[in-house]
Amino acid sequence: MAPTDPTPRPAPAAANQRREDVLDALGRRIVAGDLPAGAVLTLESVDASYGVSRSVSREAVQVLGAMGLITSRRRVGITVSPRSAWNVFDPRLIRWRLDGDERDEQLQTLSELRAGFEPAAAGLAALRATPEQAAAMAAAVSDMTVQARAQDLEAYLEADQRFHATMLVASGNEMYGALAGLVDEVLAGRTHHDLMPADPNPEAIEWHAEVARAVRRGEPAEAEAAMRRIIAEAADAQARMAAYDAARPAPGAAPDPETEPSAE
Amino acid sequence: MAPTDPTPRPAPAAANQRREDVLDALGRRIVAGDLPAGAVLTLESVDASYGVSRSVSREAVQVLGAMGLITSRRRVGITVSPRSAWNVFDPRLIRWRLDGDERDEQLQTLSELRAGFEPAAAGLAALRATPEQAAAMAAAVSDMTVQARAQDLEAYLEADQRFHATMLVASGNEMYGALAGLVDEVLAGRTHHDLMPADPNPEAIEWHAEVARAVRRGEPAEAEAAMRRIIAEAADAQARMAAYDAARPAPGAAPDPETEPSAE
DNA sequence: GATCTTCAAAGATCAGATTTATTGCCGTCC
DNA sequence: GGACGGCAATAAATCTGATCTTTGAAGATC
Repeated sequence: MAPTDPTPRPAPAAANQRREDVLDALGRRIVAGDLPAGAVLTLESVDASYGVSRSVSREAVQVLGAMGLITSRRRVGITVSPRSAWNVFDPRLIRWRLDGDERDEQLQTLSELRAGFEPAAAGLAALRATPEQAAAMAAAVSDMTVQARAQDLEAYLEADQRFHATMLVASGNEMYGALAGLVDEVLAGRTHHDLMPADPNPEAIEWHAEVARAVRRGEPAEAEAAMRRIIAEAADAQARMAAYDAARPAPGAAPDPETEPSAE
Repeated sequence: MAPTDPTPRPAPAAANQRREDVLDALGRRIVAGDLPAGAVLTLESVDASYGVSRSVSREAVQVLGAMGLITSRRRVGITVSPRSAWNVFDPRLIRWRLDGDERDEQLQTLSELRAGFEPAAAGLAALRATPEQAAAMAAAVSDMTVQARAQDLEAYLEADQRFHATMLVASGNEMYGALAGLVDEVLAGRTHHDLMPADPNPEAIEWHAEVARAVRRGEPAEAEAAMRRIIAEAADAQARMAAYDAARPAPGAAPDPETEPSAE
């Protein structure tokens, strides 16, 4: 984000810089498969190749161990663990995978997960949301409508994310609330991957409104059903857009403005 | 330095003993609320109170930071983070909460979560399970039937856990698969907390069989519906047992055998 | 009273030494 | 020939003391 950012600010969180760097680099290498399961390193090789002291490399390795990416054994070294041992819900790990080659697979995985839990969370929200939360959801829907009309996809995305995050927190279950970041990623991925029509489906927005209404009125079954429709529509729209994109030159590398028809 | 320790074997998994001890102790204190959000410690106080060197306390703190339990800032020290910042999906954190005073709340939270995702996972499993996985699910159901008849709750629990874990892995979505441990805890908590009737509901077992059948035949809607019934029945049975238990002396502390009627 | 400067506290990092558990190897014994 | 037991090398785990860097707050300046 903001690649050409000349921020004079010393960055918001540059606390333990080196450890973070090493952690990030190692984590991404593992996630990318550059260090496959079973690969072995030594602490010495780590601090040598990153030019840091043992303290730093050690702490990075500890955190990777806590995430389940590696195990460390005496006399053997640091062994990369099989994927089945990974804490796939760790936000850092999710980010690494979204930034890497596995982006599409990870988004697919997250979408499927979302399909499972969001309707249930909507049902709970209908039972537990405070009036303020219900109002915030309604406000988010209103913003979605406005931004859809303005064809401002970014602003639409923001409102959409706000809607879902508010709903998840309103479920009163902290674990659903903790999944808000994950839904953010799914929604953002859809928008930024050309898997979203230029003007969002009005029906989809109406269903969001329906969820907000059901939450306000305390009708769990209705909230759940409407959320289920939202998910189904999203999957459907995504499939349609993917088919549409597949029939045209890949927009990934150099999006030639000439080939873009109208929506933008 | 093994003062009065005659242990012949050095324990199966005593890798980084000290770090793990400090991590565990600190984590549990935070989870228990002994160190509330906003509380501040210094590294020095940590290694002083646990009698370890800076390296050890520092690494423990790093891991806690990665879990979102604390943040560390220069000149300030180590600050306990509010619960909203915690990585509530971290297995270690879940275990701490299950072992502490919050056990019931955590189980409730996990149960709600499970209600959301398990039906969806069952649907996916119906689309993706290998014949071996489908067979394993059927075998687990068969074991459940046998153990229910034998009134062996522990063995029943094991088969039940095996059924759900297999189904989650068979969903083909690694994030669902990673939730198997969580479901294990929910099921175990139910059994070990006297929230489970001495002989399991035959209907519940039949629904498990239905899921297994639907998975084998590749019928997602049926699998999902049957799983939904399982969840609903579990919630129902649990509520009934809780009401039943509430009407009798708490079995927690000293289970007086006299007051136990028949089922055991 | 607001801004600037200085200082000290506390983590971050480094570096060297020491301890301890593992593992592969080798020799011995059955 | 294979199993058991001791040996030594190895790499992590831990300790320790020192230095660097950031930053909150007290004090000085206007």
